[in-house]
This record gives sequence, C-alpha cells and structure tokens, in this order.
Amino acid sequence: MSLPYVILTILSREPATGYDISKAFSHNVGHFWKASHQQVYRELAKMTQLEWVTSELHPQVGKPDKKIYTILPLGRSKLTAWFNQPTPYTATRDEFSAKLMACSVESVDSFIQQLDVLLPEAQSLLRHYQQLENQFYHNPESLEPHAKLEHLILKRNILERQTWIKWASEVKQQLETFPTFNTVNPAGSKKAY
Amino acid sequence: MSLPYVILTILSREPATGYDISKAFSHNVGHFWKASHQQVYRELAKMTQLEWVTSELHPQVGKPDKKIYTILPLGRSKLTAWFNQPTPYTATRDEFSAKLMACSVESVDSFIQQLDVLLPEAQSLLRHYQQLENQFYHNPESLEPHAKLEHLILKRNILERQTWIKWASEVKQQLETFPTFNTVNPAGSKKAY
DNA sequence: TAGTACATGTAACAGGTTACATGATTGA
DNA sequence: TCAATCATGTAACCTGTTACATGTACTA
Repeated sequence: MSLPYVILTILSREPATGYDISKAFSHNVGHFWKASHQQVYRELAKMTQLEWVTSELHPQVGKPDKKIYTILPLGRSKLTAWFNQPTPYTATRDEFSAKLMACSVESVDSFIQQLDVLLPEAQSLLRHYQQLENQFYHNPESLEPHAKLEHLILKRNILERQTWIKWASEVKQQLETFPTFNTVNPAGSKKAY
Repeated sequence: MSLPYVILTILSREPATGYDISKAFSHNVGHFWKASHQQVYRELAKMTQLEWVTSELHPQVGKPDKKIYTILPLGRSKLTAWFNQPTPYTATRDEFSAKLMACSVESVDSFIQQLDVLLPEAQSLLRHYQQLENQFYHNPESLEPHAKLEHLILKRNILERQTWIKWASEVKQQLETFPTFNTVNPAGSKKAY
C-alpha cells in the first residue's frame, strides 16, 4: 500500500537510483517498511509508466550504468494526496501468537524452547537499536528535522521491542506452570473452546 | 503463511464449518490474525485437496446446508511440523511511520491533525480490550488452558496499544515544536538525508 | 422494512516472496 | 579465492483485498 509513497518521499528529498532506494530500505527506512530490491525496481517501472517519476541514464566506467530517478510534479501531488488521507489501522498478523494459541493442542515444552531462542534474539535486537540511538541521535536538540523524524521512528522500535520482551517473559512464566497435556502430541481432538 | 495453521488449530479442537471458523477470526482469533471469509473458504478448499481436512454435508431446514470440516491425520502432523519450526521475525510495515517520515517533505500540521484523530481511536480500542479482559478473564487462576492462552494474547494487544499511545503522544509533542517548513507544500526537493 | 445472522462461494486484482539471471570491482 | 558491493532486472507464485453473487429467517 505505502511502498510507492515511501519511494516518492525518498525521491522528494533528492534524485536516486533503484539501488540507492533499496539500500535505504535495508537501513533506516527498514525500521518501518521492508521491501526487496525486486519490489523497488518493479515499483519504479510502474511509476515511470504513470509519469510519477522519470529516469536518466548516467554511464559509468567499470560499473553498470546508473539509472537516476527524479520525482515529477504528478508524483509529488500523489504523495501529498496519500499523506493527507486518513491512515487505516494496520491489521495484525502475528505468527508467534498463532503458535501460542496452538499450545492448546501442541507441546507447551517445545514452545518454551522456542521462547528461549526468541527472547535473547529480541534482547540483542533491542541493544542494537539502543546502540544506533546513542551513535546517531545522542543529541536530539541539534538534529536536522529529517534526523529527528528518524529518531522518533527508531524510538518506536525500541519501545515495541521492550514491550514484546516484557510480554514474552510473562508468557514464559505462565507457560511454565501450565498443565503439560500434550507433550507427546496425540492426534486426537480436544473438546474446549 | 500461518493462515492454514491457525485454521488447523481451530479444527484440532473440534470440527467446524467455514462460517464458524471465520467467526473465530472476527472475534478472539482476530486479536492476532485477520482473515476474511473468502480467505477461509479458499484455504479450506485447498486443504481438502491436500487431504489435510475432510468435510461432511449436514442438511438443515430453513438454512443453507452446513459443510462441517474435520482435521485429518496428515493435517494434524502438518500442524505439528509448523509449530516446531523456528518462528521468523515478522517484517514491520507501518503506514503511520511512513507518513511520519514524509513529514520531512509534507505538512507537519496536517499530520498533527491526523494524530488528533488516531490517538482517541487508539484509546477507545485500548478501553475495549481492557473491558474484554475484565469481562472474560477477570479470574486468571480459574481459567481453562485455552482461555489462559487467549488471555495472554489479549494482554499483548493491551500492552502494544498502551505503548503506541505513549509513543504517539511523544511524537505529537515533538512535532508541535517542529519548524513548519512545508505547510504550503511546494513541489521542490529538499537537500537532506 | 431494514439490518443482522446464518451459510456458501467465484473472480479479478494488488502486493509480497522466492527463484532465476548477469557481471565487474574491491577487500579479506 | 571467496564474499561483499555495485547495479539492474524478469517471472512465477502465494496471499490478501475487494467486488460480485445468492438466499432464508428472525428481530427491532
């Protein structure tokens, strides 16, 4: 839904190649939107056809030619239109919770084992985010506007990770006192629910 | 990804119709996975072909016939296999953050106006969740296992909503002291980033 | 009489994922 | 010599969304 508009936002700042844009997706933009390079190239091709953007070829030596994209007035106005539309609430799809629900018919023990993998992973991701914060945004007052915005987005990820860790720790604690009615995993159906 | 397995979890508890299953998606299952009835029917058709589930027609008077689905041993083992696989980290895609980033080239004021709509919405959703908690899970000790799991999932939603509200309030505060360099929204590009 | 609950689908489209495809340069 | 970086794509597939399609019974 938002993919083309995220790209248009990037191009509103300055012209860029598909490669530059996908790099942004794997760095700071990736903190709120994931997109593969294939998606980016496909989207740029579509937006070129719609005349939201244009591209110019810049030959290089020793490297493949660069195709530098620039936003067009039409694209600029499409971005504004999207920006001013009401933002729909994002539908949740959480595989971890799906497995938690499946604990009613599957082995709780093996789920706890997964938690023991996921919790440290989440903790190290959190540390990584906190490190980025210290490194790039340690002086919030002196940041340029765009960096302040990036900082806010990073803060969201930090808060979310912290919340998840807190929640998952409680889940673990609760499951440890759970009746282990399915450790051997029979194929029968449970009457419940 | 998880859709078929959520359905298999439901069917592991007891046989159900497509209608029953989609009702579950719009109630408690919907707290962690959204699926339309069309998706559910499509998935049931696919799983029937794969022999993960079977169905039996139960004629009714005055109402359309029921097609009751039952999980088959193959489906049961596919569920277990999925359950025991490592759980990948869910990719974030957040339109709200995308618009926050776009504040570097669009009107901050109009974004604050959106926040004034979204914050109360989030607050009322939070109250709704808390009401559900009081209503159905007020005595956590005496709950059946499957209800304890549902309660944990509901708690996750409560914590996430609270975190979001906290974060969004800070965003609002920060944006109110922001240089309003784009209220009139020119089509030029900003050098930054 | 209008809406909700019951009950089941088809079809087109949009967006995301994975696999395939190429090829030079630079650094460990 | 192996991996990473630079640089661009095509194609098939899967999943989610939206629109279309039908019909009864009950309740406000």
